[in-house]
Amino acid sequence: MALQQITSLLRIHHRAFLQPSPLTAAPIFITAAPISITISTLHRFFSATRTATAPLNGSENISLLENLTILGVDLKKARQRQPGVLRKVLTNERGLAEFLSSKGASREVIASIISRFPRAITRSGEHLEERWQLWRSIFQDDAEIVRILDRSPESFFRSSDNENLEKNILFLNSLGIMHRDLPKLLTKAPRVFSNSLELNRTMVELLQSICVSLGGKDHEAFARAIISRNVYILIRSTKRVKANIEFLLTSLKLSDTEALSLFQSHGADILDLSHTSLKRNFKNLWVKLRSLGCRKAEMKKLVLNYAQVLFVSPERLNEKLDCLVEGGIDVRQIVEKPKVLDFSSVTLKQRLDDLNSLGYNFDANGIAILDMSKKRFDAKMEKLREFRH
DNA sequence: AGTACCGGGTTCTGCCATAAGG
DNA sequence: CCTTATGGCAGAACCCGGTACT
Repeated sequence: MALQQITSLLRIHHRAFLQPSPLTAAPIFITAAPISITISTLHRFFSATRTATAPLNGSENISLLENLTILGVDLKKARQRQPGVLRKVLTNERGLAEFLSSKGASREVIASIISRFPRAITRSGEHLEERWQLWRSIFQDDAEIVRILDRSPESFFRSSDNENLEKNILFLNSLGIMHRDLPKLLTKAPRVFSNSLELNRTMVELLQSICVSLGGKDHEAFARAIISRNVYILIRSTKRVKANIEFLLTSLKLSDTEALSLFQSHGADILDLSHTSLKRNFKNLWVKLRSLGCRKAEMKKLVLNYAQVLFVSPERLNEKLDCLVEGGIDVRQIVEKPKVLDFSSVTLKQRLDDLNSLGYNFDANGIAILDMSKKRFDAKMEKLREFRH
């Protein structure tokens, strides 16, 4: 496999190096020259100065602090986050900075990364190169990875287990999550790749077992569908996902068929709602619908047609429903065409006012006009006005 | 031409608790 | 004991347009 070839090449080319924090303030960003040259140069330099600093017991390493300051790191933030790192004798802040710089990260980005996840400076050059290449086996270019690190340094640096990362990639591949979905997964939920293989496997097995218990035919396709629809599912706890599924099954009295189709389509998204939010939103929706004259069957229909409704907070949802009902829409029409609830109450109000001023007949024409894109809605309004004159 | 259906885009991290390791 | 690694949590919408169908 290509992955393994890359990995072994790297082992040949790069030695691990951890430097003692030096005294001098030599320029940090000497150059973006090939990293191997820079590494060996620095290695010789630091070997010569190795005995220079010996931090006192339990206190912070002064020369390390100096180095970090030169790099522009926010020491207060770093200290608050991972105080132990600042006491270490052997760290690789310069190697890390040069490494990231060679991948195209700016000085500001590097400083921000270290400030937010100080432990990054404990990783050796060899380790970094290896991990980077594993990520590169999924992305086409370095820039994409830099963007993710800038967004979430922890995702890349929290685990030092490259072997586990490699196993995760192979595992996800083996599930049939292929070339298009893997980058999506790593971009949107990078933490998935730092999870232990076991944790990911447990979630996948949970999903598969749910499929089996619902009498599904293809449990692998089921899990795949949920993951590719909801890339965040693998960073949720099985406790949460299980609780949400059980809650939906019992509170809606879903048949096996209904449940299977709900969970692997738009219902996949609501599985990672916090359990209390899901219950709260569910309860609020039920109370509200009942006040508008709906029965359980209509509630169920609404959720099956548009599970995202459970994502909306009680406040917003009630606002939208009130707005529609006040605008002359029958709640039963909403149950049939729940997509209108996608739109903000401000937009809905505006559209209802526009349409009502033209005497638009919702009973005869339905409410589909409300959930058009702005462009389409405006074109439609134009036609209606013309027709009227 | 108009409509219905469907899926896509945005960015979901940063903090805390606890287990594991030394 | 301290540090590191890992798991878990809260928070919670809105809009656009391709395409198949009629």
